[in-house]
This record gives sequence, C-alpha cells and structure tokens, in this order.
Amino acid sequence: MRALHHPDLGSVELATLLSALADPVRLKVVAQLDAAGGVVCGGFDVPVSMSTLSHHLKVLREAGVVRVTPEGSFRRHELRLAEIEGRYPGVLPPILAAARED
Amino acid sequence: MRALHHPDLGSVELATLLSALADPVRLKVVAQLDAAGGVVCGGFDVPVSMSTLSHHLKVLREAGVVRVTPEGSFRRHELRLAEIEGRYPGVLPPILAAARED
DNA sequence: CGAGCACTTCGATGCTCGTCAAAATCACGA
DNA sequence: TCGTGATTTTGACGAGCATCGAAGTGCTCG
Repeated sequence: MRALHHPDLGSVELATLLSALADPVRLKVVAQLDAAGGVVCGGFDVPVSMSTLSHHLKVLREAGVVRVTPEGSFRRHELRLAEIEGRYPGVLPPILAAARED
Repeated sequence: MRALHHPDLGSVELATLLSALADPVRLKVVAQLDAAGGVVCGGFDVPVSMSTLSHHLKVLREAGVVRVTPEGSFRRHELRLAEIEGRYPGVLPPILAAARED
C-alpha cells in the first residue's frame, strides 16, 4: 500500500472542506471522532458497509479533516481540529456542536 | 410560476446546509450577499451563465440560506443569517468570514 | 508458514450535480 | 397591446458520488 497522503491545510479550499462535511455519514464519523477524542479506529457506528466507510474516511483524510496513523493492523483516526482552526478559524467547532445533536 | 418556497429552518438538515455551501460559485454568492447587505438582485459577479446562477440561487433558497423577494421584475436576495443562527449557532459567520478572503 | 483479522481497492450500478443554450414566464413601459 | 428586459424552467450532457460485494493487501499471532 502506498503511503497515506495528508494534505497541507494551506492547500485545502473552503469548498473542499465543506464538501467533505456535507454528508450525513461523514458528519456522524466526525461527531464520533470528536466525542471519542480521536482514538476510535474502525469501530465507527455508521449504517454503511465497511468498504463504504473506508471510502468516506479517505474523503475526510484527503480534505484535511482527519489524520490517519497506522498502528499495527489497526488505523487510528484523529480530527485535525487545531490545524483546521489555523486555516479556517471558527468553522469546525460549531459544526461539531451541531452534529452532536442527533 | 408557483409561489417561492422557503423552508422552515427547523426542517433543514445540517448536511443540507453544508451541501448548499459546498460549492465555489455558491460561496461567492453568499459572500457577495453578505458584503452587500443582501440588497443585490441579479447583479452577482460569478463566472457562470444566467441560468446556472438561477439554479444555484434555487439551491440556496431551498436549503434555507437565502430569502427571495420578488420586487417588480427584479428579485431581492437576502441571507437568512439570523434564522440560521437560531438553528445552527455559530456555523455561518466563520464560513462567511473565510469566504470573504478571496 | 498459514490462518485470520483489519482494512483498502476494484468494478459496477444508479443517482445526483453543475453546466449550458433555448424556450417559457413575468413585469413594466411605450 | 406589444416589446423589452429580467429571470426561471426545460432538456440534455458529462462528470462525480455513494453504495455494495468481491477480491486484494498487510499485519499479527499461533
């Protein structure tokens, strides 16, 4: 498998970031990531198949929302909250707060 | 033409709101609407044809982002900022601020 | 090594989206 | 009433996306 690519937040367009978040499944993912402090690996509670989840995590990673760290045969996913705050201040927290209400 | 429909913000999903904003043309539109105080009608500065602009304005209206008021043969478009704040506090302002940087 | 687990990638399908030109609608003024 | 200007709708096209199952990759432990 080729190395995981994580974009520099400076090169992420606002529309790209919003597109990544504009999906019910991905909103659930980031909400769970936020609630669990980012330590969740593949234990997401979402109503899609494993392969579809993998696709969504890839979208989030390529939009700079999530950082993925291989850890044995698992993968740790974490929100890149501080970096996103640096690029688009104030955008993510209220979205996380709103996504939490479900 | 059937009457213009403006959804109740209470029935607008977060993913719908973010989808409406997750497009470069629509981000330009809301940024201009924000900057001009909402009085702009069809005088948007966007790189698409008139019919495409109309389509984007319809998307924004149906997502509850914009209110459209017929005014003679023109149409006034305004951001529903306060209402969106009531439903999803803090979400829109930082997006507008980020979209302003262009 | 070999089985099993945790994912990812591939291929395919059906749906949605952004875009345009052309035609339709609508309001106002001559 | 006719025409003009503003805007929407229609119809069509190509691209992109969410989804799945099946096959592939890589890690770990026996």
